[in-house]
Amino acid sequence: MTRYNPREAEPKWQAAWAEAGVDAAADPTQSDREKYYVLEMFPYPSGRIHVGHSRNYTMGDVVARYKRAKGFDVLHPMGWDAFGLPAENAARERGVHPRDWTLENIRVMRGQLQRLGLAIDWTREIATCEPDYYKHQQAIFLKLFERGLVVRKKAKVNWDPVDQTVLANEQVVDGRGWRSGAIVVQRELDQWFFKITDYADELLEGIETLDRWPDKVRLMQKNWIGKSRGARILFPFVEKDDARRFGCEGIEVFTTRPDTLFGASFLALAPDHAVTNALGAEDPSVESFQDYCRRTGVSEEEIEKAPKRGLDLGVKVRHPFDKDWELPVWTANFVLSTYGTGAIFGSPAGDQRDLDFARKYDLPVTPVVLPPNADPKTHKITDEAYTGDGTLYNSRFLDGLTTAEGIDRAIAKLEEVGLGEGATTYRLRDWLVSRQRYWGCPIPIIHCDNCGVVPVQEELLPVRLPDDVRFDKPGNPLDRHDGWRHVDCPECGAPARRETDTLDTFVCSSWYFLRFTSPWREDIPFDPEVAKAWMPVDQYVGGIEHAILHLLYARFFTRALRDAGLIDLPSGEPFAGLFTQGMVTHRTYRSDDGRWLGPNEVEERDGQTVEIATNKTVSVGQLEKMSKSKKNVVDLDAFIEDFGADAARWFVLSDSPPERDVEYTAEGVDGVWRFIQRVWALCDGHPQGAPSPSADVPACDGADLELRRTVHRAVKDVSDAIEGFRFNSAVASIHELVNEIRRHKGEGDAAIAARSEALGLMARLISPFMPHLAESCWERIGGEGLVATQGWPDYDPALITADSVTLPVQVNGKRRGEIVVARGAPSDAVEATALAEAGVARSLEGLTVRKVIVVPDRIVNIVAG
RNA sequence: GCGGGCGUGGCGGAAUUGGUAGACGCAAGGGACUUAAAAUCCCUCGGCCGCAAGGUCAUGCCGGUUCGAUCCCGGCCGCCCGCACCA
Repeated sequence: MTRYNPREAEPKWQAAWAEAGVDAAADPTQSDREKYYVLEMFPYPSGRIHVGHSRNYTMGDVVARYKRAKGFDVLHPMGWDAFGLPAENAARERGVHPRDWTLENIRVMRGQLQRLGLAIDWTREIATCEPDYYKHQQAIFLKLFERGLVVRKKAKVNWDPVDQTVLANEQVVDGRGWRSGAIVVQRELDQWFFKITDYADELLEGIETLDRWPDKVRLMQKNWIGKSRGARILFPFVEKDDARRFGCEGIEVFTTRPDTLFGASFLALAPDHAVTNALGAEDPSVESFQDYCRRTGVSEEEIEKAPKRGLDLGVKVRHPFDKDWELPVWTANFVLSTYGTGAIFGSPAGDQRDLDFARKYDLPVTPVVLPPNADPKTHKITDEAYTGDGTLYNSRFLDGLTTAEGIDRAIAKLEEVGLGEGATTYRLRDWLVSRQRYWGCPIPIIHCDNCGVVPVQEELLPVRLPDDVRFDKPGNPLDRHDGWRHVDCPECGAPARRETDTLDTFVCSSWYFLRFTSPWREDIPFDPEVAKAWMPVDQYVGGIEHAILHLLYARFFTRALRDAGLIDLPSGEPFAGLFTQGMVTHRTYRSDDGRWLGPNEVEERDGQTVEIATNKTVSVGQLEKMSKSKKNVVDLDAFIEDFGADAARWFVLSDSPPERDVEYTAEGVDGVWRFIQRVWALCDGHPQGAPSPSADVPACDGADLELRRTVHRAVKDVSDAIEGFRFNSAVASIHELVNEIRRHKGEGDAAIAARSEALGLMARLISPFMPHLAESCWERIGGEGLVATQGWPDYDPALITADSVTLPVQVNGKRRGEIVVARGAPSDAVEATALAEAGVARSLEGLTVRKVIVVPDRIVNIVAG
């Protein structure tokens, strides 16, 4: 009897799989088998992989191996989301070039993933920072530019004046740059945008077709797009002069409730609305109000708590339905310039914010919507607005209409008088893709004083990132790299400048799944025929943190590429199935002086947790997602060294449902180790010369037949669990199977044959989860070839349905006994057996049976009183 | 504030169309083997009553529908997530 040694077995089987080429994907255009594309969100090469990261890849791998065994042509590739800020931070902090840092991380992480035994087709590996990837991205950019989907417009950015760089929102902490600590200012820059809003409706409608996505993610996308229907209304200026002053005829507002127009009491503009800005330039009090709003605009918490504030701008507009009705125009801190038209009309009775504002500044409140069953004479609005539906009143020609009718009627009237129209707005904004950074895909554009914005000719792609850059000064090194920046204009030949912005890394991840289908094509981003055959991704696996942006951008990209004729994908949907997995969490430890401590820096002593180095007690903190910053990570290599890849794979799938977090515990790992050894011991103890696990089992009965039933039942349960992404249930079923096999004794031929079959099926059921152990078991019990090349086992339906069933018998809903009857036995016979059962008869003493419910093959319930 | 989700033993969780609540794992306790330990194996393991057979309560709380509710409906409490002054 030997112990199972993963350190020997795992490299051996990984070499055997490589030798047999089992992980290479077939060419789907040359195959008549069904395809299955399974993909995990590709990682950012941040350094090393820990056990937490491995959960996502293991889930994808289980699916890949299962589908492969089921006879699908499986595509299961891996790559690297290799551009991004951490590489530049490393460059600044440690003087290492972003490319070297990134490539080294990739090398390390690739090795880690390979040691995990993932069934990945490594010949398709891509890294987005390589010119042979971003070259195609630049070509795609130009294609979208040609089609008018790329535009340049001004946008506000967070500017760090010390680092001279643009900051992402999460890099602004309490109004200050996260690195420099300088106060961040808002700056307007010319920026590149993708016109994702052109696809707002299609992206919204497409959500309905994504029936294999979590409802939660679909809802989040829906809210993000935020479509709302209503009307755009022009309130003309009272003073003719104002039209000239502000360069427009009046104030345009967006509303979802044009039916409440007769309740209007004021207009409110965003503090940075064009008209507010114009007034701010001449009126110091307006300017100081704008300053106030800008200041509170920095911290979210303050915005939350900020009371409604406004300022009367002294401008007057006319009501669209009554030219003698004048309304004051205010500016208010709760109006967003980025939504709708940046202006609202306040109808205080029907909107809480408007009401708060009106009460504060003593503006009129006219109720116009009468709630159902309310009396118009007594209905009053005090501190609470009525936002529901009802009947319109105090509203002239709208009186008596319902809310819905009123909206239609008001819009019709607005159109009639030429002061408005039905309109739809979206919360979704265009996708800002400019980043004032070095380590990203260069935007293939040249700025010429004569010709303006000129695209780089396609044959000159890629526009390569220069390697000779320095990070010793703040700002974007590309801006200072004159040799790279200065080029001749492709159109007129005059001296011109390259665009120094690089693309948001979300662009890279918006089409990588297409590149995987034919990564060797140098001339085009991907082969349209091959991409058509593989797409869409059948199962995408990743974190919930990408529920909105990444998935929405990718959905936009596939539509844009489809419309540009690059891919034949009528639905435009890249991911047919999506699964969002939970994290691996681990306890956190902190020393007295606030240092985070790793799990191997502390130990338990007499019920206390102490730091090994100092012998001081440490405080045991919350469960947190494994992360480097909290030091609660368990490195994958160290884990594999101790317990093997299979243990890591099995652990992260055990116990918790895949969509929920799972807690890493040393005890749990010990349990996995014991289980692996038990499985191995079962196989190792199997007699040499026993029948092959694939041989037919002779007729058997008793315990042997029971074993066969159990095993075939397990085949069904595990298959169903994998199909349903319930890996924790699959793990439980395999545990039960192993327990049953262990209980089975008997040395006769039938017993040994039944055990051969059981162990063989066990190995195959285990193989998607613990592929190395499965191969070792399979080899030991005399299986032919590799488990990796076996088909998925079928169960014998006759074996999973027993001839007799055990039925619980309830009396008045309480279980009082159980009976064994033939499967499908007639109800009256079942009833008679149930009534005769001793325990049942006892509890029926003194009662009259009123009714007997027999649910065939499930339960009997006797109603008695 | 709006939207969504979740509450089951000491713990993670099963129970997939309303039909035996607590599968499986972890922890804990007891025992076997051993000079001892480790490893391994066996047994117990929701609460209460009971020597036991068995009874009884129990899936956050209150109520409803049903022969029967962890599951469906209404109300409440708690926790988590997303968006956040969206006109």
